[in-house]
Amino acid sequence: MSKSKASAGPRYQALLQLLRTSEALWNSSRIFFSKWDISPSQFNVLNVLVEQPEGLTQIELSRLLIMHRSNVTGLVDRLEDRKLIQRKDNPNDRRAYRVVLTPTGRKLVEKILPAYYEAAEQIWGDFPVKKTKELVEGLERLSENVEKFSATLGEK
Amino acid sequence: MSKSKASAGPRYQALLQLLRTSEALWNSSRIFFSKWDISPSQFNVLNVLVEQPEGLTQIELSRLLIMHRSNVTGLVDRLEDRKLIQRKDNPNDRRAYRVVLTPTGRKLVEKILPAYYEAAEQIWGDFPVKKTKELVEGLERLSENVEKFSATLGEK
DNA sequence: TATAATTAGTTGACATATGGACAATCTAGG
DNA sequence: CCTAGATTGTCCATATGTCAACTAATTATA
Repeated sequence: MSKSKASAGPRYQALLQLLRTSEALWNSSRIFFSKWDISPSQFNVLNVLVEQPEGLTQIELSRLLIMHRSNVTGLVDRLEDRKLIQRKDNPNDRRAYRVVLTPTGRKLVEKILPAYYEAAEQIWGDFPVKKTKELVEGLERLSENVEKFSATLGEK
Repeated sequence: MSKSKASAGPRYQALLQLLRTSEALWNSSRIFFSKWDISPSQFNVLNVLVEQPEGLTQIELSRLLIMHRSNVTGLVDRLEDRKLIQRKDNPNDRRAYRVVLTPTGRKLVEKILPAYYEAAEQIWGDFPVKKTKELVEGLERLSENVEKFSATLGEK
């Protein structure tokens, strides 16, 4: 049994700071990607597909991007409308498509990626690499804890 | 001029980890708040109002919650439908409402808050407080950098 | 004081996100 | 082989979020 005082302590504040920082980063990325007229979510789809010459099914996309499969439908629809990706029929499993980049889509990602990496460097600025590593370790550890906590919420 | 190699380095990975951790936390909070049948965004509205006996205008809410004023309209609509908050007319400025908690709304936040603080403690677990502070400092510094970077994107 | 600029809130169009229900298809067990 | 269960993708309802255009009201200024 915990003896928590149940007050707004530094650990609560830390979680809020994490959410704020992440939101600022996401908003910044929205402005960044708007130069190429795509959204961060759309970029993420293209970015995971670029390493997959065989493509991915929508379920695989939904797992990699951590979103519901029903959301992938619309995302893929809009990217297909813009000819950046293509749904290919899969003879092995007629339920599932294989979603692949079009040549246009591949060119777009490969144009954006260097700017993206460069932006990441700029954002960290003079932040020491050692500090960055510590931060990542902290975030990874926290991530695990959050997953464990979610699991305890799930069980009734 | 930077001499960046423009490759997927540790600093790019660090930003991705930040976004992943934050998303996990947000999703976890969605499950957490569903016990009281509200969303994280709705809770945030109630949570900022709890310290404001005079209430806040919707513009003030949008600034505190870092969202567009048009989004506040719907959020406030739904919370008002559920009688958790109330729009009060403001004689000093007939354009703006003062959004205040109802007694019901106040009771709800005050019931949730202790559980929320307790959850924050649980999520950190045995994470040393010193490490938490370092992490927060890193996040604050990063936040500033992101804002600066956004500003450079904004200027054409 | 008349009017120009700004501010607060709503609305509509759209993108992103979840969850439930559904049809088509695949897979396993009897 | 055949049916029961699982999987894949879509569609609907709904919530959250942006942005642009609009009205009403306030403030600043010529």
